[in-house]
Amino acid sequence: MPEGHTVHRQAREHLARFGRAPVRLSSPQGRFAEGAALLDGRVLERTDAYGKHLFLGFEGRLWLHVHLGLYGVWTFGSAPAPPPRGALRVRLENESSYADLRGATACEVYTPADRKVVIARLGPDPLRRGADPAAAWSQVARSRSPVGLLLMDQAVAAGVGNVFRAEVLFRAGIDPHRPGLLVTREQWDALWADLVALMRAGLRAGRIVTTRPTDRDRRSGPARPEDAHYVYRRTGLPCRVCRTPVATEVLAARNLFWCPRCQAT
DNA sequence: GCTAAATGTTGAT
DNA sequence: TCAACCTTTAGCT
Repeated sequence: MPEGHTVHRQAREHLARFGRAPVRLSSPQGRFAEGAALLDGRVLERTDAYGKHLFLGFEGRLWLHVHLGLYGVWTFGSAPAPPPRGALRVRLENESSYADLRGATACEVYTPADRKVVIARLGPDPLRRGADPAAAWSQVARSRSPVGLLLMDQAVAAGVGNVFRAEVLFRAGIDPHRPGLLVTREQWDALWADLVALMRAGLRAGRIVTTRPTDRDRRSGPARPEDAHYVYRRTGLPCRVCRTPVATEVLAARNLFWCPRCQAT
């Protein structure tokens, strides 16, 4: 259940637990048996996240590419690892740690060329240093698609998911239905800066909190889970700013949430 | 205890 | 446009 910040976090955790030493790989489920055998025993040299894609770089210029999709989950723990249960796609192990992967959309061995192909079709990732918002803007500015749709397009901005989409548009006061070409450069620059700030905070905290303390129903301090968002999954509840009921609709098979009053333009 | 829905993407129809 | 992936959680009983 990841957006980009989760995957970046997992890249760091893999490096911390397994980096610079040989790793044992296995695929108890069997679906990744060949790949696990190919990588088993190699040194994990580096880890990397690009948008929602995780890359583990092993010696011999081989990469493990993982995309969690909707259900995928990594479970990290201290050795000894428990006996494998159920559909355990891959397990990484060393003397001190284990990491179990289940339910991923993609889990495969990549060459450097394979990796390049995936990265080439992604837009800038707000969590990566040097990410260029102008590259995203050039696509937004010439598209008639709703900006709410463009933000979910990984070719426009890599790592943004449904929560960040909804929350960043609320904070910018932009109607998700507004065509990309009607979004101003100023609006986009502000939205991008906010994306960077929110996703960095999410990376640090390990969860997405977008509400400002003053807007949290007159409460202060750390956001309780139900106070962490302005509009995401708050259908019908009063907007935290103007009390208008939060609206929802299905757009491109994903739930979209927005405040019709705060996001009227 | 059970059911439905979910922070996503791919590939078939 | 839709099924698949096949886990986790929230909400109900």
